[in-house]
Amino acid sequence: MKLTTKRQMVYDVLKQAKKPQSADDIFNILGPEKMNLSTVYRTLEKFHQDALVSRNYLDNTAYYYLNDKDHHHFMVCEVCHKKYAFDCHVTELIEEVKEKYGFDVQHHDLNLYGVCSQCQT
Amino acid sequence: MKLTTKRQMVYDVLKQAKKPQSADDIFNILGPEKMNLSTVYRTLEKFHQDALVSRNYLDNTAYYYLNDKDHHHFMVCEVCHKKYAFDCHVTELIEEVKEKYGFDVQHHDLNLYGVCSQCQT
DNA sequence: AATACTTTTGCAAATAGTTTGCAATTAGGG
DNA sequence: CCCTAATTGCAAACTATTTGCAAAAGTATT
Repeated sequence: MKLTTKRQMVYDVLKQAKKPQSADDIFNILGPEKMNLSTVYRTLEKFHQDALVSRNYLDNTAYYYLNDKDHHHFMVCEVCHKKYAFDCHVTELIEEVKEKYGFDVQHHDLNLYGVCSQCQT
Repeated sequence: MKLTTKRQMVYDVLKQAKKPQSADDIFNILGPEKMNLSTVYRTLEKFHQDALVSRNYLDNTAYYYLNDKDHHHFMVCEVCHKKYAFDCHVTELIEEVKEKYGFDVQHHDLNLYGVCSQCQT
């Protein structure tokens, strides 16, 4: 994979992000003068193919995050619609699937929906 | 919530389904004479609001499944692109999140991506 | 550092899943 | 059985994403 300026820019945004970002998020952070939305999409697709990032769908929209050991997923409150990020701990599940089905898990995505502590009466 | 014929039909499809179904899947099973695509979408939205179903996004498409104790998620093979369903076992994770963050999990969605046993060389 | 070749990018237009406005129909309480 | 609010069908809108094509940028090779 060629290391281009654009790809570096997308990568940097993901590196600095504290939570998964959509293509549009990334595009807006970089601005239309420096970045093109199609390029963001194509870059993210390439990163995903090369297992650099994972993809997580939420409400018709794909969110991307670097495929680090420590990454996070969303908890979505269905009352206030706020999104909270939480640390991923599905290692056991992944091990289990690997053993049980012989499926070699490379990425995963997970969302939790419910009611956040603030919204509980 | 009113119990209408259409809603019953959508529910039945989900009840019989062995894996999560997209709006289009459901529409195609029922056929255009008996069902309308918008109605499927609206019905699924309503079911989701009433916590009857859970929603799971995969490749720009929402898949729905009844919110049963025993339901399944997808394992997606990135080589042959086949989708396999597997039984959900994230109860521990959900308990953990509840304790740690006080977040009351009502639904969740999960996809695993990797290489299925057949595609491993 | 110029050439040749491949990959990437920008732009505009297409696509696909989903949503919406509105008029007609239906469910279910009174 | 009637009335009113909720639901449905249809067509059109909307939004995230993808694609074709020509121009630009990378990379390797003289």
